[in-house]
Amino acid sequence: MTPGAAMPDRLGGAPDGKRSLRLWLRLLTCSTAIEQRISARLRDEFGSTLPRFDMLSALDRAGEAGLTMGEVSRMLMVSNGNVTGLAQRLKADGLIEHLPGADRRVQRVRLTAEGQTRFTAMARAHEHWIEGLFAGLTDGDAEELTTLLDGAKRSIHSAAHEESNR
Amino acid sequence: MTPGAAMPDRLGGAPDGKRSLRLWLRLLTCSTAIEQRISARLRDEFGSTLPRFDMLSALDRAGEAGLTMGEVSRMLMVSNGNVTGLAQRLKADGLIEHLPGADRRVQRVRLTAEGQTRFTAMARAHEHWIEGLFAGLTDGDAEELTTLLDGAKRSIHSAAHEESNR
DNA sequence: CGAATATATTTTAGGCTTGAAATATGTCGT
DNA sequence: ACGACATATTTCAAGCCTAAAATATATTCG
Repeated sequence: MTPGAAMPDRLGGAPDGKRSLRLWLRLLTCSTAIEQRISARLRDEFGSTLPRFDMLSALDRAGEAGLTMGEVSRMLMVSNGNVTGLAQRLKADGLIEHLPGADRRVQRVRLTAEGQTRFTAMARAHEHWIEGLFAGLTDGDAEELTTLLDGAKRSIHSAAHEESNR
Repeated sequence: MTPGAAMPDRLGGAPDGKRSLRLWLRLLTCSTAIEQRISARLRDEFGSTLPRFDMLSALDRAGEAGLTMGEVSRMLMVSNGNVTGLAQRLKADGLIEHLPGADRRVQRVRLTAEGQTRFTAMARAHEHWIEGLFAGLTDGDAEELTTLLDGAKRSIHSAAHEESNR
């Protein structure tokens, strides 16, 4: 089955270094390109940024009850300190507000009415932009790409987990 | 052929908004996760960063003659100002040096001997890390993912180009 | 109760990144 | 030569991001 049996393929059909590097380069190129496009649009059309949009998006999904700083930090995969600064800027813009809570260690935040309105407009535009960027793909390719990326995600996480147990 | 013919699929089989959004989310999740892993390793094991590594990598490929600031900026897809700062830090570390040139507007830089040594060590480790992160994928899946990402890249660029001609 | 520990967040210092303005140099046409 | 334009880079202000230390509050256990 395996061609070139002279070379031991220790990982049983897993991609080798060069192949992996090429894959990583493609992945990075795509996501950087998309980020730069979306970021420019958000700035030009809404005077906002991707991190702000991401935080508003998390709060939008959370609804009335909002989220704690820690929850936002975990959802956005960024540091706690980062969320602190982001929240301060969004609050200064009047897009989010603090909620009182029993445990005085936790800061719970949610969208204001204006934040909700503004996010909804941005989200609609955002969806169209992304759709446009992938318009050159067939529906089947997009679906397959999503599935393969899911596999990649699992591979990354299991490698990460394995390492922390070393 | 197309099921659910009641809904007009205006883009002829292109992914719709939700599907595209899901794809984008997966793409971003994967590349963020990888970046964070690699970044942590580069910091812990080499006291370096991803942007520094990227710049060294570009200079490594360029060889003796080095690259101008503008060339680095284009290769790394970052702003000119960014490269200026990066170069200053790498020079302070003794990893790169300036080359004299005829046109006094251009700054040409290349790796020092130390920069070359250091980069080679980092690149070797980097390749292993990436290989490890994708080890959970079969070789075939990795290959297919790479191909599909190539298609995605083309789609993104053509959307970008189309927009600038609007 | 009170001390040790755990949890949630903010602060801090430093690096990365951008777009726009400023600077410096080269080139081209007259 | 010289003015106008083009090219290459740096500077600047502001935002994003991180890890580590500091702060504040809650919980647990002796």
